[in-house]
Amino acid sequence: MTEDTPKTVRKRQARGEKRIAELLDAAAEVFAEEGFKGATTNAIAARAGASPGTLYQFFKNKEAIAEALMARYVEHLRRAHGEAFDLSVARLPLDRMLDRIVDPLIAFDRANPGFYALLSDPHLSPELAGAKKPAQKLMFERVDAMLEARAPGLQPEERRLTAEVAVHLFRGLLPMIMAADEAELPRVSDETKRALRGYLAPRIGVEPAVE
Amino acid sequence: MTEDTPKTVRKRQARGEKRIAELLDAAAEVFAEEGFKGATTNAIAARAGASPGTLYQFFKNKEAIAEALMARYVEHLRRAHGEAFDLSVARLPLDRMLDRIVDPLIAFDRANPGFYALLSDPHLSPELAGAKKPAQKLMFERVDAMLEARAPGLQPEERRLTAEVAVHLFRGLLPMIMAADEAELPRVSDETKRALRGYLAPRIGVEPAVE
DNA sequence: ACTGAATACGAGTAAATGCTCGTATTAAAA
DNA sequence: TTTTAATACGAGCATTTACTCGTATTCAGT
Repeated sequence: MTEDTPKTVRKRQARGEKRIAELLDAAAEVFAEEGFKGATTNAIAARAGASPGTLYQFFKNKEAIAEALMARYVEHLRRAHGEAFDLSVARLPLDRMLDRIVDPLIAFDRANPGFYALLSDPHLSPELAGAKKPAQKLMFERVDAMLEARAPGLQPEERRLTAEVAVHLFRGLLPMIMAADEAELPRVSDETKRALRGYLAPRIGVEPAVE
Repeated sequence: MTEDTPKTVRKRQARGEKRIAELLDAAAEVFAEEGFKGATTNAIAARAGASPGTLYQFFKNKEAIAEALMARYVEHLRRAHGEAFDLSVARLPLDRMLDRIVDPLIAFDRANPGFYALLSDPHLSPELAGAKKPAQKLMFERVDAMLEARAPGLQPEERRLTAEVAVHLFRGLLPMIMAADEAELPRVSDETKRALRGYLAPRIGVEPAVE
């Protein structure tokens, strides 16, 4: 209600939104280095080249920072991998399908260590846990849809479990993926696909279902 | 030097060691609930029914508590799964081998949530990271030795990587394993073995090597 | 040039936390 | 019984942290 769209007060936010982006960038780094609990609002502000007061002008509290950061990540994820999870890849042989899905995921996670830090932190407040749910849900639903397109005969319940396990398997290897340097990455990436293939092949087959 | 072995000063430690055990039990619970950063020394002392001063009589600081706790866990692990990793199981068919190894590991992790909390916490100080290394090393070496007994032909380098990935795969499923209630556990346990089998079978075969 | 709202600051506050210290209690040794 | 070292206490100190507030600066619209 009273949702005005004033002609004025538009360029105003330009500065502010840039500051917000800077603060989120800083928060991503600090969260990645220190974890959520270990991160300090003052440290985040300092890294963004801002003062604590500025930070609290845009974010109600520390949790709000993490929530906004997660929201931004989800947005990125949705865009960056809308095509990675295009259902057309479900018709590729399993090996190629995994190439098409896993490579972008690895690239995204390595490019966004803050995302990994927040997502893998098991000790978040209920609100924060709620904030990271959309990201998990997004991933899970994409995998589930992929499995359905790939193996229509699979029971929904079994498919659900398979998708969840597959996501966890990938996440289990994330520490290795994140720690690997550029030279080791191909091997780690390869092992990731091997593991997923080994788990998935008995359930969805190596070749796509005929239609 | 002057390392005396006094006849006296022996029963003295009885009280103390009991207190230490109580404090470590309390620390395990608090770490499991709050993580390392979130845990409070006062909370640990309170849960142990002791005062902060008492805690600091036995532990130099918060890190020392976590280190001692990890050391105790490693000790437990070593004992509890010395037999789980007995190399004779390397001669079993892969399915049975995984049963023999995975079930005790799941039981241990579920019985010791504090262990999982510390081990999976990615944001520990260097000292703490060093303290959890022995646990990781223990697990890794056991898996590596098992692989060697099982598939002597495997290249050491490939074996090393396989062991590391297998450990990470298991750890990736730990969140599901820990979250599952008693009724869901069999399915989760089953999926864990499926995943490991799928990954390992191409490398070490379904049947043990003949000698 | 002027205005006023959005933006930015950073010292300051209250609360929490890791840790210390002086003292009291226990119990084994003499 | 006396001694004495180990054990236990808990108030309190020093530091850190999340967050506030009064003020200063920027800048679009006039």
